[in-house]
Amino acid sequence: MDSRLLWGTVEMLILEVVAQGPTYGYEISQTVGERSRGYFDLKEGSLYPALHRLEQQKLLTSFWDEVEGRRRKYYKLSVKGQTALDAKKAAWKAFSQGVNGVLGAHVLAPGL
Amino acid sequence: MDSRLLWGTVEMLILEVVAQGPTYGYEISQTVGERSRGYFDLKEGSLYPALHRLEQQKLLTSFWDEVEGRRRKYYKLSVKGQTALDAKKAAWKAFSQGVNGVLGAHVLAPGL
DNA sequence: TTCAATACCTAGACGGACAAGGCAATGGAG
DNA sequence: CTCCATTGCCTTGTCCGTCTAGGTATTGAA
Repeated sequence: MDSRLLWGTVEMLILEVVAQGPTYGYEISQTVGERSRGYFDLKEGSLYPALHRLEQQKLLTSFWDEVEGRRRKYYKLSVKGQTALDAKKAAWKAFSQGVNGVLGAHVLAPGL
Repeated sequence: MDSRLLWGTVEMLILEVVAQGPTYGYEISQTVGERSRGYFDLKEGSLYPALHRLEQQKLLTSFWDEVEGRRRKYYKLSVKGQTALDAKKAAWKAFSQGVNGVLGAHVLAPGL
């Protein structure tokens, strides 16, 4: 896939996954991969910095836990995070509609 | 709009517009704006470097013309450019499907 | 013992979109 | 005539998110 397309969407994808319940980095990347049918392969160099940004912006809160000898940093969506997620989804919708508008609705609309 | 989302799509949008017939920078930005219902506002600092990249990659060919005292650099899609456009559109489709997959089809599918 | 999988992290490189600047011609408002 | 919006092209430098590639550590199976 073209990684350039990813710009600005990684945070939305992460927030969306965390919105379904507390989870941690490694699992997030797995979930994103599965739910996109293998299309996305979130790299650690993108994933962890993004998680740190989101936490710093207080869109996510975190706590450490240990399961079967494995340290995991769990993330939970904050109220502010839910608001941000809603905004990002609205922005994504507007963006994709904008792109499809330029591409010509007749081209993609039927299959989409 | 979130300009980060634009990453990787500007070239596709330009190729698509040029694919409908020879045109020039200023008109391309107008067309993209109109066809996205005002959503996109292609900045010159993005537009012209992108046109130069596309020409350098031989996806576009260009020629100068003058109409009513105004110098215009017209661009035309090459065969290679059409192939690249098709690929970019396929990539966009896969990408947007991937995103929507993560967001959950039930969320966006009805409205889309 | 070795290696895949799990699980976290970081430094540095890369590259495209942006802001802000420049140049030049037209044509209408004042 | 003068000003300025519009048309039309271009470039420099900044910004910042993604990636590559590296590091550490545990578990459990081959």
